[in-house]
Amino acid sequence: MTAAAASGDGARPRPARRPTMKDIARRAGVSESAVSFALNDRPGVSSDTRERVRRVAEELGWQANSAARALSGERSGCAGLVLARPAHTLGVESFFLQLVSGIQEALSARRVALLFQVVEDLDTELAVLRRWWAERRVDGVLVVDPRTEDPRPGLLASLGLPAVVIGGLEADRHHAETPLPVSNVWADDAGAMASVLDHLYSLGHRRIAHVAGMRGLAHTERRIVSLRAEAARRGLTEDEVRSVATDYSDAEGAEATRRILDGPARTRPTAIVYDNDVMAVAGASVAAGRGVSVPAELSVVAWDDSALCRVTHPRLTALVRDTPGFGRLAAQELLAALDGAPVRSVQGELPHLEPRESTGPPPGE
Amino acid sequence: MTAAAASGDGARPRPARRPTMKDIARRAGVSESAVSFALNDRPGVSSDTRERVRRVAEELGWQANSAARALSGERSGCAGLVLARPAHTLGVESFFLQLVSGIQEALSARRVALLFQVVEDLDTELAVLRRWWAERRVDGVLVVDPRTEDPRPGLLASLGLPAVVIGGLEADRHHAETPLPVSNVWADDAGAMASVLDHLYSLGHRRIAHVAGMRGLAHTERRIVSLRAEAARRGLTEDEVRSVATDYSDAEGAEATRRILDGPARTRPTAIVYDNDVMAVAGASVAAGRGVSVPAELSVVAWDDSALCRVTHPRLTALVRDTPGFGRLAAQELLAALDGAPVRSVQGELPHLEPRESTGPPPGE
DNA sequence: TTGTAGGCGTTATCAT
DNA sequence: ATGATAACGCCTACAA
Repeated sequence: MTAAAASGDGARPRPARRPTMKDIARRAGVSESAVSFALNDRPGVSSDTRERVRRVAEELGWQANSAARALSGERSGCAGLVLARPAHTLGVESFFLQLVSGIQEALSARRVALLFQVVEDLDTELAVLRRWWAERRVDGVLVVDPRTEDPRPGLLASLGLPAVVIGGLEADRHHAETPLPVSNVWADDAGAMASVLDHLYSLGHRRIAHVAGMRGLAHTERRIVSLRAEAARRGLTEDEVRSVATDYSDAEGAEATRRILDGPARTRPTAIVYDNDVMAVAGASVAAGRGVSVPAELSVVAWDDSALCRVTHPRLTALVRDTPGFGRLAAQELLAALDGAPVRSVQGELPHLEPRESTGPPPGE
Repeated sequence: MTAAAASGDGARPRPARRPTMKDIARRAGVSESAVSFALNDRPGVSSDTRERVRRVAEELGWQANSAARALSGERSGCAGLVLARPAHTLGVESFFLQLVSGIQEALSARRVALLFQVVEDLDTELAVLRRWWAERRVDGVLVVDPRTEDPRPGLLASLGLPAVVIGGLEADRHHAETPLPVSNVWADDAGAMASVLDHLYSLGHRRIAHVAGMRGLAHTERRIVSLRAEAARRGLTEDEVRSVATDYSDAEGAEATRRILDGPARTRPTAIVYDNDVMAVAGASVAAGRGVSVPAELSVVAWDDSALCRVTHPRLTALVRDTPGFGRLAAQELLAALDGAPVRSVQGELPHLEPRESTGPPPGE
């Protein structure tokens, strides 16, 4: 951060004055309340007046002052989203931005803005949520990266702040005695894992490793459990099919791969399932670096597709899901909650496996 | 989007009531204005009262209602950022999220929230900016992806909405007769391009291709111009060194690479500089697919480093910059502008080239 | 159908 | 040093 070349005259232009309802009322020759009624599509004003008021508002370029509107008991018109991730794991991840783009699509259709904050850890996130609530900054929030023991739903429920957890627990994990604290949209990780195992098993793979994400994240645990269940269903043992946890970074994905490939050849996995695209690419790269050919000697599957999976050689077989669609669904659920819909759990689209060149029969098959 | 398993009792818990200054005043036995003075560090209240008020506020967990504060002439406490990009180019890009994380670091230190919106195109972005202004939703905005003919600075200046353009024109492109409409933080693309060319030229490369980003973006044009200038300085002709524009996607990066490699071997470039990491990886992958060895037959440089460049084989030589730092700088500049600092242009850190295995001497050297 | 008055929670301007 | 009181712009009874 070096030189600072001054420029411009420093004299900030006088801000254009924003018109208020009073201006409209004066100009249209009616009272302020008539303006309010007209502009909010409420009964109690002649269609003639309504039309005139609307025209004047249009001419003046009037927009409701969000602060005034929020103050008088209305909504703030903002939804909140906090992303708690250490900076170094923010790296390459298409997932999040895609999710947000879907969220925005649904929110902006209803003119709801998104307040977005990146923080370092969960405690800070909780503090931000509390503050947003206390400041009345947001009408509701979207919660991402749910954990198995997650303090957020409880907090939000106790604050009475409408919320939707993205990727939380499946409905069937909840029983009557423990009602959902907040709404939830979820992906069928178990079903997805089954399709991955179907693919690998039918190719002939029997020893499969799963390079999972962060321990404690709900979907990580879910995938680990699902993998074990699917393996058991096919008569595979825990020696043959196992998961290792990482922090989702390329570095840990690579390291996990090294350790897996370092094992004795006889018991070494013939396929690896990675919990995100970055780790999958990193893993494939480690294999290439060691002369382990993909897919001849090792099959690779990425959970979540992205450009990444299609620009590598070979292109990676991936579990494709409609991430923007998932975000859209979550945002719609939040909007519904704001409109008073009951707390509920909604299922997103089932991901499907897109076979590419990185998976094939295991060696000797 | 399938089943919707209802759960929970639907009865939303009664929202906890947020304490107001009135509550504090009552409880501390003072007037509301005393509370306001005490809480805002203003003179006109005894240190004794101030202390008591503070304690009560703390006990009650009071936080200023942002709407009320904004309404009474204060700031809204929000900065805005609109990202205008077609959904399909949102893909894998570490740059943006990193930038945002830096921005947040600076903003949240001053308790300023970030209002974030993704839209499809520039016109929609202009509409959003106008609306935010009209609704008094934001105190200022950050502008990304500046263009050569950019309507945003002019609009913002005319609205009197403080703004900082991220990656706009260098100060020296501006002359006294055309003062900057809004503040600007910029990266020295010319200097960076010079270091890239130094590297490649000294390795012996004479035919160099530049797979650039989108036409019309300020930094794209700047890099194209810089490349030509740097080439000319070294006596290279426009036949030898040329740029092709893309939309930044892996698809167009790959396509551009194919066309480059399709040229006659004698005049084919021996090095390619890509304007982002995704295209660089895609390009390297195309080369690998054609049996063109990197770096023996083709050197590859990525503009912007990321995990991506380090997980490929070979790892990609990249132009590293402190993207979060750049975001931090921009946000600080915006905060300064909100405090009344004059419009100015600030330079960010000079990127540096990190040589890795994807660059080497050209064939026959 | 229309206008008037009061409130939302804060800040700021007056008196006291 | 303190306490009324009036803005800020919108919404909403209630009265005309």
